[in-house]
Amino acid sequence: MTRYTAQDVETRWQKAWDEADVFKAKRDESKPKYYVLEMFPYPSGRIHMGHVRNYTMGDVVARYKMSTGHNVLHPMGWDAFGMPAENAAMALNSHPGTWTYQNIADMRAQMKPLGLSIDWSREFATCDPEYYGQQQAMFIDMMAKGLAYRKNATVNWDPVDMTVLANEQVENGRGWRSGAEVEQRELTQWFFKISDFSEELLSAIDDLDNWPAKVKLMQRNWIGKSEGLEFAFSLIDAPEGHEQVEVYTTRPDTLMGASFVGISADHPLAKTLELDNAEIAAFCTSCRNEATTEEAREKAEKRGFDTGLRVQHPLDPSWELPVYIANFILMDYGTGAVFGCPAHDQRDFEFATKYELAINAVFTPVDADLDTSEAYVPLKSEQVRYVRGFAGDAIQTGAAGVTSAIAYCEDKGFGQGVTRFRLRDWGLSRQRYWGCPIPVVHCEDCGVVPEKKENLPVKLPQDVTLDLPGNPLDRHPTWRNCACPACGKDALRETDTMDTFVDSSWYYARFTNPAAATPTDAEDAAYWMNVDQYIGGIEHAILHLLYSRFFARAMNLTGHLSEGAVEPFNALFTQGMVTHEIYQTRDAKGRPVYHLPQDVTDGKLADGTDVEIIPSAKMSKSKKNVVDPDAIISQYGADTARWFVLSDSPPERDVEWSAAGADATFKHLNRVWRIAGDVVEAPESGKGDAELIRATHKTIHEVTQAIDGFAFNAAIAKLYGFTNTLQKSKAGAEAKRSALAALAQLMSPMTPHLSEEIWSLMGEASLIIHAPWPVADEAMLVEDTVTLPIQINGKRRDELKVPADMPKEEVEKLVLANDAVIKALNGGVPKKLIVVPGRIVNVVI
RNA sequence: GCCCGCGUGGUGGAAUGGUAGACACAGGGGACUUAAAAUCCCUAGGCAGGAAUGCCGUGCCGGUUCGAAUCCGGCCGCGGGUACCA
Repeated sequence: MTRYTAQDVETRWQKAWDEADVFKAKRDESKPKYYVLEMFPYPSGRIHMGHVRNYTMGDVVARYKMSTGHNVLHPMGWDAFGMPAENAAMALNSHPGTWTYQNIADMRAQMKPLGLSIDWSREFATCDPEYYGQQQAMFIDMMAKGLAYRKNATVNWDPVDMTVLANEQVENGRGWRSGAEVEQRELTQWFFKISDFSEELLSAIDDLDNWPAKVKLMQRNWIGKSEGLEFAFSLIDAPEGHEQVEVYTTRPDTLMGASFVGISADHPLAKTLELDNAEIAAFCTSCRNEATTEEAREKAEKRGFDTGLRVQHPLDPSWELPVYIANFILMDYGTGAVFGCPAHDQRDFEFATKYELAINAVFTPVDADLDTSEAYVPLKSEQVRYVRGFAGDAIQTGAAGVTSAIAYCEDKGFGQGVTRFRLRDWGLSRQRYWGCPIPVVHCEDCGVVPEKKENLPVKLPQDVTLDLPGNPLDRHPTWRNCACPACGKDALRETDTMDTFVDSSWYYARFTNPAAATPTDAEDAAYWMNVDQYIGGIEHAILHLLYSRFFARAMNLTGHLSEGAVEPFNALFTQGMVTHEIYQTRDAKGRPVYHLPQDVTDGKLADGTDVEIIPSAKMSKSKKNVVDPDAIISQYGADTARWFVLSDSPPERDVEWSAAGADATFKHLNRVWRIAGDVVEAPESGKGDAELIRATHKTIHEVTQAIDGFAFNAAIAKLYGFTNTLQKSKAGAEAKRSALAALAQLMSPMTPHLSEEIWSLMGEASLIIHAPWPVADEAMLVEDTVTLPIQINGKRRDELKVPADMPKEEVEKLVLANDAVIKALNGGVPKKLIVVPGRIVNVVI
């Protein structure tokens, strides 16, 4: 028996798979197809343990499905556009493409030794002109269908770097590089009309049976369907054109509790008022320059400015309410104006307290007094007592109150019930170089004109420098100048590029034929779509997945995907993140500098500098809290790394990275290898064949179930148990050989190389990857006797071994004859005797 | 702030209404060895006890149930998302 040398074994089998071309996916109508996809990586430079975990999970599924007779597609590519490449290019004084393609080469080289069952012939990067050119073709088709349009939106503007900043590049209202105070600037930008699909994207969630409930819930909440009332307040002494202020409310039942009207700083009325009121102008400017992220806005102090204007209350024209401009009201949502009801909204309560506005309760708890120290905000499904209601019963649920109020207002003719969604249109314009150019041209005569499809791709120019502020496309000497596709006159190219979420919204469809001359090939897409199992991080639960669902619909409308593929992912699994502590020091200017875990020992750098330890977060290159798998792979081999990342934690849970135990995994695989050698040389006959055969079938059953249910850690625990059983078994050669064959096969999705090696050691000529998955004999799974725990008042006191099919009455007799029970009863009768057949007995005294 | 999760021995975790701690790591003890490595065996939630055994125990507080880690309500802590990180 030779020693187990992982590197030798793994190289050999990877070569054998390559030579047999086993992972190349071809259309084959004779087998059911199965498309496994893991979310493709951003090529940050090095793979980390989070990648290994993610791709190993996908590989287990892919290999398992191959063994169960499926024709599997398991591709890989690179989400290759994005900001980090521009940052790296600036830092290294090179080109984002150079950095990106080098990273791809490095990461591919790190992934290949893992022995993943990937069809590398389909690999592409989203920054390949062949890919983004097809994306541009779809953009043009979407424009034609009215799915892409332009409108104004604000961006974070760094006045020193003269550039647009991403939200993560804004720290405490300042640019991360320049430290300058960030301004909000309004630009004309491209949008996708995802809001046309709000209802459809919401209702279709109901049919996503194999998606995690939490993801579906998050998407439902994000889309945020609400029923409410839209109506207008009449403005007293209104500036011309502003006689009415339209508001939207989801709580029209609280109308009698209104104490002010709030409008956004971007509301037309505010914009008119600021023209001749410097104070209002200053206030609006300060609101507009507040951070735009939802989080920052919600946490920011609520501020308002009394315009001095008043509106009439619609239910009582003599009642006047003040109009405030407020920093917490968004122009993008609803009408950009609301009425405040401080008694039943915490934010309005704080606002009213601050500006000394009335707080009038509309309803109280049904049988308790109202606590007036805070807003009373019961669930809409809860019954309340209306003390200032105007429609419906005095005691009704909030929901009923809303319905009655809408009906009343519609009847009186001053408002109408409307359905609204929180979901906003998808702004896809980016004022950056390293992204897919938006393929349109601006012509003085023709306006905004799409590029001709035969001129695609509109390629990014290579001769750019990123050392100057702003978008290099804007200042490129020749790239911007072009001929108008419509009239041929001199015109200018659009310099905005697309959000990288666009790139990742359709890559799954491109994998079905990455060489097609159109975005998709109809036959290939029809054969391979949908993705049968999609696997990726929970951090993509909303944006990426929602955008992909939208995009598949848009592709259907533009003829690039069939009706059946509008929900592209049949099943979704969200794996947890691999987290690690973050090690930070600060540079001379006080800005954070991050350090790799491998460079930190006992809280110090090699030169003795103390590092600040920030609690664990998901591994990310930008925080440098990443652990490179190379050390484990070179020390123990890919099978150890694969088994190890799957073994100890449930796949959906986050794991704090620790290498403790990798050594033990390697020992275990060595043990399996030794057992394999012993089994092959085992004597012909022995003792306990029946037990081993039974254990083999039980393990086949349990491991198969665990893999089907994504419980890879549980599958591995069962395999440990079975390995122990096999090692201790004194059974004869035949039983042992079939046990070993099952072990090798059941392990093969996790440790494919070792399994192939054992398979060949056993004299099998074909590859284990081609062997059909073992099937358990149902008859072997039935247990003859069961052990029933006996509980007395819910506490376990004894146990009872009985035939599995013993009738309840017989069990009851045995229980009453049990010593512990007799002792506890002390001559009395039990109050209750609960027998759950096959599970448990509980005697209540 | 809001939305969604998670919390079990020294550690990773198992059990999703029915014997809490499977399987593994680290630890302790032993066998083999001149010795070490490797391997194998035993042990192992806490407290009390020589043991049998008893009591306590799944972040905290309360509830539902014959029975709760699991279901419900409230709190605490941690993580993800929050529309320009990907």
